[in-house]
Amino acid sequence: MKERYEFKEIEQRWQKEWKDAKAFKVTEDPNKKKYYVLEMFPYPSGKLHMGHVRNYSIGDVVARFKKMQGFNVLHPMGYDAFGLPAENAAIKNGVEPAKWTYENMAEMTAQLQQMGLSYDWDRELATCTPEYYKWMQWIFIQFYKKGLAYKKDNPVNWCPSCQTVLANEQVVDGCCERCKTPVTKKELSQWYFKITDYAERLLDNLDKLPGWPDKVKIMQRNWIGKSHGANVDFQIDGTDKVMTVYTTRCDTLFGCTYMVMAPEHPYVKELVAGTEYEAPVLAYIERCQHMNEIERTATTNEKTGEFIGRYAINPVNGKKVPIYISDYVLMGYGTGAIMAVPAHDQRDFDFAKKFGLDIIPVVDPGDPSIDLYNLTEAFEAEGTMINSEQFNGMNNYESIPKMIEWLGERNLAEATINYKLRDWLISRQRYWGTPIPMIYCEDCGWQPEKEENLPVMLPTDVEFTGKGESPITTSKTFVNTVCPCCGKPAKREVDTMDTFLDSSWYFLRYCDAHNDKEAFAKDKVDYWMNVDQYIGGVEHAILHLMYARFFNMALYDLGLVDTEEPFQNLLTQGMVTKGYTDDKGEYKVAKMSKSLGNVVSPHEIIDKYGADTARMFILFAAPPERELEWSDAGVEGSYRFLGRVYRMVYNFVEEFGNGELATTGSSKADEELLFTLHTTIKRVTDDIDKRFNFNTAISAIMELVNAMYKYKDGEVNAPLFRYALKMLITLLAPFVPHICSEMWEHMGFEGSVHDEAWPAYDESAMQRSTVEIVVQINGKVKARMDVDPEMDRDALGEFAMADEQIKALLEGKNVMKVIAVPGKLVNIVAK
RNA sequence: GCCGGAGUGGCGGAAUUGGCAGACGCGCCGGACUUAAAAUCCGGUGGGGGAAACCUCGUACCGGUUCGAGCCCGGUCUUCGGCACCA
Repeated sequence: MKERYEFKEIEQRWQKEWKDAKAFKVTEDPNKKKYYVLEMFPYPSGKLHMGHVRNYSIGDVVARFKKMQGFNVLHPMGYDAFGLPAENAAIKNGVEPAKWTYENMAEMTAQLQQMGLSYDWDRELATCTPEYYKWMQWIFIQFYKKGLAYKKDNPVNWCPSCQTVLANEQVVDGCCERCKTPVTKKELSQWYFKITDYAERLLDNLDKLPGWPDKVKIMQRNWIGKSHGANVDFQIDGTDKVMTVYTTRCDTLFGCTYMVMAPEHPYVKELVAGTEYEAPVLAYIERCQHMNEIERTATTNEKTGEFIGRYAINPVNGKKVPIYISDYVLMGYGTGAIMAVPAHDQRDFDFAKKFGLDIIPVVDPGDPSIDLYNLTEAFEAEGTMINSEQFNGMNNYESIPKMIEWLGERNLAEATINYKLRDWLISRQRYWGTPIPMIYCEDCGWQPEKEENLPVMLPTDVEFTGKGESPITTSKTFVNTVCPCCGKPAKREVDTMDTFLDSSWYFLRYCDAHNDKEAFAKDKVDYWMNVDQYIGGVEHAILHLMYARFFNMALYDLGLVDTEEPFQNLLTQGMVTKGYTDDKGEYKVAKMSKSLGNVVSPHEIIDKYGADTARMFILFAAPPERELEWSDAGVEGSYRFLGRVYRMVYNFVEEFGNGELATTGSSKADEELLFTLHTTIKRVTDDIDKRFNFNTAISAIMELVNAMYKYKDGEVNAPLFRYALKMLITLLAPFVPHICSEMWEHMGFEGSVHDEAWPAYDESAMQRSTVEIVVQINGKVKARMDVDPEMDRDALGEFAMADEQIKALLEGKNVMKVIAVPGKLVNIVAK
């Protein structure tokens, strides 16, 4: 160890040592308690950004800490390597997607290794390798056989720029999640996963995940969107057709004054055929199809629609009400048709006002300021039933089950549950993804490829035009094959899988990353799963985290895994932001991004200060869930702190050399040092283990360092101070592993600090003979005194009252009450 | 519109169960070392008043509960995030 803190030399040396020794390689060990810590694997864009650094720094502290606590820690890393950017690079620069991806992965691996992360690199995986996607295809086939995968013609979300379909989850604000182009609808035959079969379990199990942030659970609950209601049948007048509507508000049935069908509703064309309404209705439908998602769903839009010339009969009172079509009714939810109650639903109210339809109130709010027969807006809350015959006078909410019962007895309705969650559209018209292992035969229909023929390899003889169909269509070798069923010529599916499938089970593959006989050995997965701590950005709260839960549940049902839920505890880290000046010269803070020019690259920080400093700063600047504002001055501070620790070790060894340790002391200063040391151990342990508050753990260590500097000014008990240094290095090791290895070695300690047991704190060293309490008068601090920590309530009160200073302050006042809290304070209430 | 966070010094943030508000770090001020600077070490640092002991105000705003509120309750404002015509 040199006099100066040469971080580059130190970091390179220890990184090489860890790599060569495979220091973090693990195998299943039934005698040891396992701990699986996982950070969301990156897309190999080529460069690490600060969000990655934050994510992996957090994970690395947890992994190293748990290892020191004696757990058998699985901490793997890999790449979510399929995806659009590789393909775009091919279109733009003519680089092969595979080449582009593998080069990026190599670059990122080098950058990850510069951070000193404790990964078991032997388990590294990339989803774009045939070794991985073979098993992806195998899982697809298992799902297919179980009836969880099906092909269907449907209007789908289409991104005109990416030239591919998107899952509902990938449409954000009506635009493509990736390129922000407004999404349009297109009728296509596509593969789906039946995630809706799991809606109820995905919802229920959220209650069994106390280690997940409420925010994420709420977002998933909203996304699943369970609602209780009823399907109610309305006879269409003059036909044998029944129009079934879904409603959560059966209480308002008597207020129904018209009906609305979605423009895509299959009855519509039939009902208008040959009538005077046909032309305008078809024109309206046409217009809707050409609208993109934004135009269609904009709430500010005025309501539009067309009367279809038909009437439905309200089952509760036999009244005839007109049927309209309007785009505010969605085909994909409920039955694609609604009963409209303008008095008690704002959307219906707006529509009724525009089209001059009746508004009949059936729920009385009991508020004289509301003129029921001249409503200015819909009344949607609780009230008393009116205009509803035998239900009049009831509370409207209480009448709902009664109404459903009444209708049920007459076979007109049944209680129904609906979910907003839709089936997962997984086909993509792209090249760089896992080929869907399905074959179409004229005679046998869709058949899965034989398992022994997997993987269905991605062809390399393709052209990248960036237009229309999957580029795989251009392959001369891929499409034509034989039917696995009858052996006749057949054609392969040319679409690939959504890359979210790849990332829905990678955590299982890590348990047995190079198995070429099966996706993963069950005993290995049973040993490691589930993930004890998962860490990643909150942007995956719905997409990835719900898909992965669905996959794990389906695999559980297939008997392939033993746990239903894949992630026991989840930590969603906040964004890394930085200040910048916008066009108008205003100072703002936002997520680091190239377009705003507020990016700091990890590489430049590691180059200037080292990985330990980068890790320390990023963990110290904010608690992990919160947004972290980058500060160059703050980095400087972390660097200074490490220098301070380094010098303390270096100077101590210069002066006292290496030698024996003492865990007890004799002087008052010794005791004080031991007190600080042990309270620090406790604070740091709790902060990492129970709270994930690395920022306060680090500040506690900083306080210890300050206390040690103070101690060094007096008489130094060298064996005791040496012990304190040993503990200090141990506490710091999960945060800043390189410098700690270096200091550990310099002090002549055995082995590696990273194999040390995490220190235990000694309660007795944390006991003090006296404790300072404060004495308040009327809640204001007036005095401090040292007392025996054991002193009870009454004695404490008397002791405080006996104090001369307090007596003087109470002169001429009436003591009303004395509240004493042992070990903390006394509050005297006086007038 | 609905759902969920957050609001504390000049700044990032502490305060773990209702009990000393501002830990720790940054910045700033002063001192030591130095020919000088950097680096380092030591001290100070919420506002107002005071020579000082000390007094007083202070956790977005208004009100409440309590001996005691940054923390609990009611209301308001600001701000960030998610969802959004889901019947």
